[in-house]
Amino acid sequence: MMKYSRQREAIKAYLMERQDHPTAEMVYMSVRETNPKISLGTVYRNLSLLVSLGEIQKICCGDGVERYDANVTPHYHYHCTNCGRVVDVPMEQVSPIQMLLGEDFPEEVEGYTVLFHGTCRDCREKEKKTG
Amino acid sequence: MMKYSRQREAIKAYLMERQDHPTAEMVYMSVRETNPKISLGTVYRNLSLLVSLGEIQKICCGDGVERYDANVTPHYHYHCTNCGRVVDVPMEQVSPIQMLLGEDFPEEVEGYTVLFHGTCRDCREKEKKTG
DNA sequence: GTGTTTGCAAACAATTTGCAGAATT
DNA sequence: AATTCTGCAAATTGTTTGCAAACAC
Repeated sequence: MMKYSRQREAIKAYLMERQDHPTAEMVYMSVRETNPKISLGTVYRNLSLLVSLGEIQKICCGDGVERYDANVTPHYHYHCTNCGRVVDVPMEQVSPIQMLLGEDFPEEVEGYTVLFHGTCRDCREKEKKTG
Repeated sequence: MMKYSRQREAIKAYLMERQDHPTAEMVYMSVRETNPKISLGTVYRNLSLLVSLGEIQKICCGDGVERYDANVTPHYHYHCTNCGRVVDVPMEQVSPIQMLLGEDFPEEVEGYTVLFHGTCRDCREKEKKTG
């Protein structure tokens, strides 16, 4: 049986108030402000617990760091390959993506992740200035 | 200017003959059979070089290991969250996925990755037998 | 000959784990 | 009291890097 934990609540609360998609390190840094004794190990342990409970979602963009998202309703992400930022992509409430699956595909799909990528506006602006 | 390398050719050839999506370790193990002195560092160096040349693609499924795919034409993947296998998902040649982007989304999309997940048939069969 | 690539080993970064003590039920 | 959770530190894993020698041009 799962017991209450102040640390886990703080982690969950922090993720729920964020619009961006913090890494474990960012969660650690922030939660530590109100909870100075928390350890990085505890952050990781609780993040994976919350993921397996389905309360949060783990986002992987292939840059070597996992990000976490308290929004588990179906939505996509846009990853700037220049600055690393990950933002939400607005989409219709019910996605037509299942239609993309060929009818001959035999596996049971429990979910999916979609990650758009490119260089974001801010980065383009900066590059224009720098030359 | 880029120079020829026997090791790089072997890595590329191996990836091109595979239908699955090998990890760096798997590439290393296999290329070593014909090329016993190759080092894992060289494998990694060439894999990222090939990725940045756009000759192969890196697939990240959030299980801590990167996979590589010589098929760079747009297609999706199915990841069995039980056995870790990654297989191709057949799809129409030209994908309607760009339509999913809200028209108000301001960023320039250079590409995207889609990863379906679930527990594959084989794993379900095995679980049924085990109880 | 010059510049790129390699093998090797050490370094690194992100995440996981073992354990004794603290907190929750 | 029993069990889960924590902090700490060490361990592990996947990947990157520095360097001298080997190779391609």
